Amino acid sequence: MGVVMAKKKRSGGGLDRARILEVAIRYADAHGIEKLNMRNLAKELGSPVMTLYTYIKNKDELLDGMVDSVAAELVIPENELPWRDAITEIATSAMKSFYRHAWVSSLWTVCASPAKLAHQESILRVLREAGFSVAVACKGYHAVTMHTIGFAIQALELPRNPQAMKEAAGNFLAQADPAAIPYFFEHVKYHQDHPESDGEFEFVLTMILDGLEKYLEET
Amino acid sequence: MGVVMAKKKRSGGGLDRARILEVAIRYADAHGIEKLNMRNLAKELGSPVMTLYTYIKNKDELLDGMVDSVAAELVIPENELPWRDAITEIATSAMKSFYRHAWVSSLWTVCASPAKLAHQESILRVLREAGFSVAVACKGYHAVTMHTIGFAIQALELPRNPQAMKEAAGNFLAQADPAAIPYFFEHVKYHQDHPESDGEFEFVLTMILDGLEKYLEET
DNA sequence: TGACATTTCGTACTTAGTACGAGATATTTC
DNA sequence: GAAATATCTCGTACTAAGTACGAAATGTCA
Repeated sequence: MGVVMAKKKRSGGGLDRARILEVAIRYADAHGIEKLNMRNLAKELGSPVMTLYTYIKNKDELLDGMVDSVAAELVIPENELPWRDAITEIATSAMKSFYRHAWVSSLWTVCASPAKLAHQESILRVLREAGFSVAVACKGYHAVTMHTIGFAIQALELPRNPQAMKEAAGNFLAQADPAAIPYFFEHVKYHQDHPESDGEFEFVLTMILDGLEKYLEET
Repeated sequence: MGVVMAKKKRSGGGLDRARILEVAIRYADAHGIEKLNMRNLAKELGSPVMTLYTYIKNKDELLDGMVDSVAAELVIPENELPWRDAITEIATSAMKSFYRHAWVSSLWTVCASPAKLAHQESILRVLREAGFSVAVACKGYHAVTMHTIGFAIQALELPRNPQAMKEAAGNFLAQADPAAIPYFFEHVKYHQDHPESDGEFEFVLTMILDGLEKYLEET
């Protein structure tokens, strides 16, 4: 009881929980999470709406499942890796998944997910096995996760390719008043000229790692 | 035309945009943003639903307005303050507002708001006037804002007082398997014993400020 | 094979946003 | 100050989306 094997019930149609999640994720990737509703999802699956409820209790559980599927993709590095590399790998992999599935970041903290737990465990494991105290590992853990989802949430509102970034920046600049917001204006202009995201994620991550490292030496 | 003075139309009932926003914010603070809907808000204001639409175009604009009101509260420090203090003041004030109005963090990046723009401008101004290059100010700006909203988003899911934190941690520990997630288990136990948030926000902020400072010396 | 369980899915209810338009009230113009 | 014009008020009703319910179909097991 409790945890059950995933299995198809009818062999014909090919509706099962895994397929529903897969299609839901593809749909959310393509059209945005706000367009994902039970009716659209059912249409996508070629099934009547209420049939979905055989496999998922309700929409919240669907979202939990989607987040869990994405969380399951996240890299959990080997034990032997140096802690800085390991944390970088974990955080970067999470950031990339959040980027690929733009809708995840808004659900991440809110959804329950075993795979998410495993991901969180891996960060703490790396830090603790690197020799950090429980207290510092705690802070480091929060620093890394905060940064990762903060980055992802911010990326949500930004154009997702250099071309679109240039255009969006141009539109903003055309309508903004440089006298009122000189520095923000300059900032947007900078983004217009450097439309590829310029290692901002790694930049801050390095700060965090450097900051943490001090607590190792200190002992 | 364009921008219009805010003014009451009817002198009697006291319905106007400002009052609607004020009540909406109080309501969202008290009951959560997901309980805030046009019918509830109208009831709270003692007015029929559709009357609200005289003052706000639609619900999205209501949310924009709410975010803008909160953004208007944010501290924008004096010009003379040392840059580290200034950034700390800005970021801490934002974090506190996000905490007080828990619903803001989920809307922040999505909503358009002049006051938000002023807040963003203030961060860039401080950094640029401290002598950072456009490129470093850009990264520093993103670092600070990412951290602030990342922190706020994470705080969303956490219990909001030490007592509740202890309880939530206890519940988790009672049901979790320490063998499967030893480090996360230990982490939660740590939070159970240290239920007041322990300066995590400042901890990472300091890392960011330290990290930035290097780029000043380097010149 | 009959008893019990699970799956399928149409109907219909609920909640929430808001289009529409008629009447009420205010403002402007001559 | 009255007619013309604009704005405000708000009831009705439509739409979109989640899902409760229950009957019929299908499956499992003793």
